[in-house]
Amino acid sequence: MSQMQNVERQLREMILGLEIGPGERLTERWIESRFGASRTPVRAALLRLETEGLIGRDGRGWTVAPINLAELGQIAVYREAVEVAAVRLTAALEDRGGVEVIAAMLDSCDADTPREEWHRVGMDFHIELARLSGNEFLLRAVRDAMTRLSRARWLEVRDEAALGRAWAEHHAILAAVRKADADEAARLLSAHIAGSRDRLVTSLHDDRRGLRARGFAVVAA
Amino acid sequence: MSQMQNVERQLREMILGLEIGPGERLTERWIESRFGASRTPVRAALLRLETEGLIGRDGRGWTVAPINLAELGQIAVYREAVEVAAVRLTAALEDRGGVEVIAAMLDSCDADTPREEWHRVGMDFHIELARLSGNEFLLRAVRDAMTRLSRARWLEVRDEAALGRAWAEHHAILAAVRKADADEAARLLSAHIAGSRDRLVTSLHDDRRGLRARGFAVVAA
DNA sequence: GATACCATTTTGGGATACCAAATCGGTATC
DNA sequence: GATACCGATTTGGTATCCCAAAATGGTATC
Repeated sequence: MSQMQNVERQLREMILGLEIGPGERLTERWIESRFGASRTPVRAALLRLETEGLIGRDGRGWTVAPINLAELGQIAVYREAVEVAAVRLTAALEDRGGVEVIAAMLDSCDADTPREEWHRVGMDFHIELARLSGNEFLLRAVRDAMTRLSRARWLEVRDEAALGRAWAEHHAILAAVRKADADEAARLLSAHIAGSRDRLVTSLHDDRRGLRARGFAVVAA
Repeated sequence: MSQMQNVERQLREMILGLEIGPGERLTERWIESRFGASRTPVRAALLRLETEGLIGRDGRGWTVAPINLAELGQIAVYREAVEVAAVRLTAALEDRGGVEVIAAMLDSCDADTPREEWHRVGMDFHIELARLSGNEFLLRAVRDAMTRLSRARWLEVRDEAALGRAWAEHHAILAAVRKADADEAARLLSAHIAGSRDRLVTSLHDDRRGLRARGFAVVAA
């Protein structure tokens, strides 16, 4: 694996894992020494992460993207457009067997499953569902959106009930796809995304002082 | 302006303007000497153009993205999802004054307008319409899609009638937005995108031998 | 104590040097 | 004539060096 990919992957994990806080400044020299790579691959990795929206420029320098509540709302609208389009395509497929793989993925989570795993499966549900559509652009759009949502979802204060509800909604969407009911799948998915957004924004808005106390930059809606 | 932006902009223009043909190999050294920049900004520019889909990797090297007929179909689906979402948002706005700016842009084209201008206005119509929605992600998605379509649209053999029909369809969409009729705007936009795709794919498919004769790589649908 | 100023350090942008791997040419072999 | 082989060249990946601009920190001034 090239140094660039190494740096990109590790840096992305540190950002998504909040080891580097939202709003934090990054210097190429720090990354260089941190990962033992020279500035050339570091700069390449930064350029790629910039297009992912995980980092941005602050004048001349680099900054980890802040948690942006307004952006979360816009992403929800974007997600709804592309995910609904994808699920409609999938529901219209002859072979919808891929649905069972996703269902099995959901079922691999139970009460003993660690929170990281719930988090990952919650995002992969949407990504894999989009993949079934067979449309590369819809898939990429969903993957990008989920990446940008990842940190916010991780910071969200979720109770057990909310996790269970999301799990049930996911299964309901799959059931609609399974019986080729595109309209119901679309309706359920829209509602799921809207509810997810509401809980997310409310939670982070209520918790914004706590987040800022942890040194995280939070941009208001 | 930085060297990186210079190289990126000029290289993008050369690719979109077909001065460098689809499928052509690119070497960092050639770009370096062509634009008088060193490899550092050249590499940065290549990384950015890669995320735009204008170039790709061919093993270790760089290649200008070929004309991909299957991709054009997928982009149409993607476009429809995001553009319809955007136009629905716009139709629901209180202040839809931005529509008149776009209408004026359309009207700036007449029989004497050069083909380049028609081409640019045809893409800007969709981009500016998406911008009115106020959603950054929908805007970016439309901009990316139009960039990827740009070369294919330029290669399309379009008669006067087709240009006029597109112009009329654009105006009809604006009229629906103007009177806040989201459903009609969505319906007209969907039909416009589907028709545009059909003409595009048909034209390029029929012309693929001619395109290959010009040295352009064309991937079949 | 606040502020304006200047020397120092740090930073990102760019240029260049080096390397291993891939590619290319030419030649020998069959 | 086709093909296998081998050395020269080219290429992308990386490290390092230089530079101008910006940030920093200390100091003098009011």
